[in-house]
Amino acid sequence: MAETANQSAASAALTEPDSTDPSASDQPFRPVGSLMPHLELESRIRDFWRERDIFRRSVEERPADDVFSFYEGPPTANGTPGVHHVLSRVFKDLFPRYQTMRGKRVPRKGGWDTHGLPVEIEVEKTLGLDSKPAIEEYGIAEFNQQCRESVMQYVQQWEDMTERVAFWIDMSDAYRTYTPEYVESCWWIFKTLWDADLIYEARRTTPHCPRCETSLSSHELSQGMQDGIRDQAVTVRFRAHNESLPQQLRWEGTTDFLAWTTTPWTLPANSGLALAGDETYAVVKVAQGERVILARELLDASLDGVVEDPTVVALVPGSELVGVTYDGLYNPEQWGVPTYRFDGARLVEWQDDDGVLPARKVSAAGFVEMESGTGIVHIAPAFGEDDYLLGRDVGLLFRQPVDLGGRIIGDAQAKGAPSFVGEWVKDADPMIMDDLESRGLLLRKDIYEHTYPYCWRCDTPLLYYAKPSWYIATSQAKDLLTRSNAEQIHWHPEHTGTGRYGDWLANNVDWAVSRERYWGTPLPFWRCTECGDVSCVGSFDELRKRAKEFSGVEPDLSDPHRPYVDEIEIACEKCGSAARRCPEVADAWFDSGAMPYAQWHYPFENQDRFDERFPADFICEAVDQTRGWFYSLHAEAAMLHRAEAVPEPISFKHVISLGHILDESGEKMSKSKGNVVDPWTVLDQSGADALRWYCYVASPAGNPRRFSERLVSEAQRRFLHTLWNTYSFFVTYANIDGWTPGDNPPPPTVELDRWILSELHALIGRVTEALDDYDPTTAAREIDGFVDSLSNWYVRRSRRRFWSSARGGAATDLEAKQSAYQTLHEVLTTLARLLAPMTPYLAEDIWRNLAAEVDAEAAESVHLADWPVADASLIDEALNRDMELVQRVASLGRSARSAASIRVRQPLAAVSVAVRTPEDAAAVERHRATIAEELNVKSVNLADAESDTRRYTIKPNLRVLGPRLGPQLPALRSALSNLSPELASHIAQAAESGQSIEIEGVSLQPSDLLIEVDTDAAADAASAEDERCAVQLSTELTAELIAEGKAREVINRVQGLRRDSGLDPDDRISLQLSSAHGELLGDLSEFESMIAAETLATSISIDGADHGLTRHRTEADIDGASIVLALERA
RNA sequence: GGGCCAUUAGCUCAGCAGGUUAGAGCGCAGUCCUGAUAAGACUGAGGUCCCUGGUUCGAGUCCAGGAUGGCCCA
Repeated sequence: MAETANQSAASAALTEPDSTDPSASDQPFRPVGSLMPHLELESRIRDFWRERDIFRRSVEERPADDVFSFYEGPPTANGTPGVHHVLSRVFKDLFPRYQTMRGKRVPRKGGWDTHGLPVEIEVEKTLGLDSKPAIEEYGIAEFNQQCRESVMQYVQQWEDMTERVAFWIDMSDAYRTYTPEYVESCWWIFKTLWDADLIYEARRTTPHCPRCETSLSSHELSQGMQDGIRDQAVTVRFRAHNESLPQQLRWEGTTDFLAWTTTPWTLPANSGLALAGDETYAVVKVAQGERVILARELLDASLDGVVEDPTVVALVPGSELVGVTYDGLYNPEQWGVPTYRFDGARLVEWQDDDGVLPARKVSAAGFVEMESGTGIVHIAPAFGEDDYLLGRDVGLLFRQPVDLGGRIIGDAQAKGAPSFVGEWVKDADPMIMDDLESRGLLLRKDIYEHTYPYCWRCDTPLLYYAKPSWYIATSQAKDLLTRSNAEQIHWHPEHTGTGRYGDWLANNVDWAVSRERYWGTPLPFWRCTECGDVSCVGSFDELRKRAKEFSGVEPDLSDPHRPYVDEIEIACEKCGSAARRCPEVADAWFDSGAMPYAQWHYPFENQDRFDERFPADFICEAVDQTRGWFYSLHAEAAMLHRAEAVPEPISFKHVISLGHILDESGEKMSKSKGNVVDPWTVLDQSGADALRWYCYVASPAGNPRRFSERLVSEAQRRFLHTLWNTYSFFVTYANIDGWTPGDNPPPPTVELDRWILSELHALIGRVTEALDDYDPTTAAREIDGFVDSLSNWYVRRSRRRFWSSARGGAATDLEAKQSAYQTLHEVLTTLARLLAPMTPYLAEDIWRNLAAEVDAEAAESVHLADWPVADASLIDEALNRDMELVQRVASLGRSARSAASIRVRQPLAAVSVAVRTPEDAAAVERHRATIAEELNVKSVNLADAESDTRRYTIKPNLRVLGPRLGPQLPALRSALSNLSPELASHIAQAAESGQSIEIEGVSLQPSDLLIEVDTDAAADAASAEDERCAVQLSTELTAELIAEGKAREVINRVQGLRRDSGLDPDDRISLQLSSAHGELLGDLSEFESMIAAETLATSISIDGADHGLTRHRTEADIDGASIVLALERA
């Protein structure tokens, strides 16, 4: 370990030429240059973590019985990682690190998502395959083998990125969803749900390509949408049953419903009509003895040009037509097309002995629109999502007279069989139209232009087609899903859980879990070839047992994928015949939701691990996983819980749902737009810590965020660099002094030290609270503000104490100097721990250098250290407030100086500060020296309460008076704003002494008023004020002040010369100031000792002569007088 | 078409139990300061707090409607 440290020091020195004397071996700390060398630092720290096995130890050194459980949402490694992946990994990493430091054991098992259509599509492209038949011809075995290889193609890049951004996760033990163990656990889930009667087969409407004979995903669908497609649209007549019409519409003639469709081939499948219940429908006489019904709104558009002189006979709300029955245009059961009825979501074939087929009927449906058509929609449940769901909900018949190849099915020879039986649907369209026209059932034909989907591969028009599909009955557990979400899952941001996700759960529909594909978890359902009974297999053992007598070979389940598993036949439980596997595979989302169990091969192995880590305490992914992984995880847990197989209906307790990354102009990043930011560029440019810090600090996790290299480097400059320089400052001076942290040092006596520690402990409290609330943005912003105060107030105000040794300071300064070192060291090592979960590299470097390598007691790594605890006894709120006042006074004083155009190096005689409270007055008194130094003034006074220069503004305290006075308030406000100065002063003084005042008939207590104080600028004074205090700066200059101003100018020039000459801060010099201007020389002589002290001059000459110091010299102009400065190292 | 979120300075974002003069950082202009700082300080320019109504003594903040953008789902 000592070797490691030395090597680090040496390598740091090599890349840090400006480090202070790195060769000195007696320096307590490794030298730190003023620039943060992020690339060198990261690789050095990574080496350290690897060599010392810090990640593993950070897990194992925490108690095994106090686990914080994290689940990794598995990425797919068949693409390269982008900056959005970096974002989620960075947030995933933070909380495990934090909880580790809080004392929890946080095992982090990695994982890879490996199945699914995107993988198949990649391979199809590579192999030049373009359809399912092509894949089957190529061979499923080889195809799946290609998928298996393709899916891990970019693993190395993912692992590199993961390590680079310091996402600590165990990749060596990562689960992969394609392994036999993982698949078997999935089978266990299916079996468990199956036994609880929560899985069923039903139809699902999907876009189907009749040439490829496959469904298309929504993603494929959108690739093949074509605009401007011209199709035949027909308006057809469905004859209503007169006796089923409302009483007032019954008559002796015919009444037809008009419906409109662009797909005539679906008309034989008609089993209902839908209309809008809240629209008005017109009954129109179109000819002698003929009436038609259609939406009033669409009457003209539908009848113009085909009906002369239509007469509206009656108007009727759509709702009154619900339940009317009518005749179909075709009766496909006559030519051998099977008829089904809905039994809930299932379809049951209509048997002859079920009796007479019920008549088709009219229903109301929400999807009926008044945009086009007749306001009455023809319903064919086999060929449309809306149609299917309506059919299911109101109990229509189901007929599917078209096969998967797109041909009209049936026995063409059967009595009543139409001529288009056996035709391809698009060819059948004109035949159907002709047939209807000849039967007088076609009202009109039009050409209709619309957008229609085509197969992206073969350009065949797609059919919406209801296909058999396997479902998980999640809607039966809707209450459980909703309730457990509301009560047990904590969403960050909260609105995603209550809004987007909660609303969606409330409308939960059953999960269609099967896919007619190849590379996926095979569904463990076997259907009997004889009796059709289906049984579910829950383990490989069960399969082996049941397969033996039917499979020709011993089942080999070392690869449980297709096509091998398809070859295994098992014995039917009902009839004993051979059952074959249903060919579908599982939706890849099912795999991802199975990870709490399947990553452990639960329940076949690892029961204890599962128990200890279920449910997860924390998960984190981007918001698009709301209906993806977040849902699949929750749904499977809830369903398993319902089946009494797991203890909780949830599988995670806290979830951060991250907003998407947008580019700098707010557009989504996508390859096609070419606006993708490469993470490696950012990492090389600004470093992992800068990228991480930006992610946390820029905007809350749930917000979409604009991202650019520029914004990251700004975060680096502003925060990391400021902290780094504070760290560098500390190390530089501690090394000069040889200061080392002592054991049990006394508490600091210097007020500035007490203040920064007070702020530090308040900070610890706020950061802890924010992280406990899964709010890294607040935590980061708190730290950011603290570091700013640390650098720009604490360190700046403390500089002289750190310098004192370099200047051979008096013994009395030693205690103050020790206190400063002690305090800054404490602050930096505490900050390192607070930052460890966020910027792990920088935090580690600070910790190693300032703690681990100098203190045998300190944890070897900051990631093995404990989270700091806020010590309430160190938090002094009054002191924090006082210091804030001092900072205000300094700021206002500088503002006044600026207004008066007097530079800060020119000393002034006095500043007068006006405050309102005794506490603030005391604070000013106590910090006189600080204020004097900040403002470069000789004295600091409190404005005299009796003096004329105090002016008061009295305002009502609206928060108090608003509720009490209400409408009376405006009058009071105007009265107070118009007070005479004398009266205001009188009221202010009365209020300060606690008396109540009566104004406008209202009795006011001091607490009802806000009193602001101001000072009138006297002659020779400049002033500035805010709501808490006012300062007035005397601008009168005496000869003495002017002389000192000149001396300070000279000091400033000498310091510049020292720097330019390459002297070290603690080098002593001989100094020579020579000028022809006697007055200047006289002024400077008065301040000779001050000049010598400030510039570390051990000898000084101030006169007209040149003493031959030639090493370093320059000429300067001081208030119009030229002077030569010369110095050399003493 | 439905749901969720956002809209505040040129850019990135705060502000929200409703309260008096709306802030920060970056960028820009000027001045100053500086032996840790590639930093910092002070000042300035830059705002219809998306729009329209409403509630209220008082609205960037609450309510209703709308617009635009993002995401999810039809």
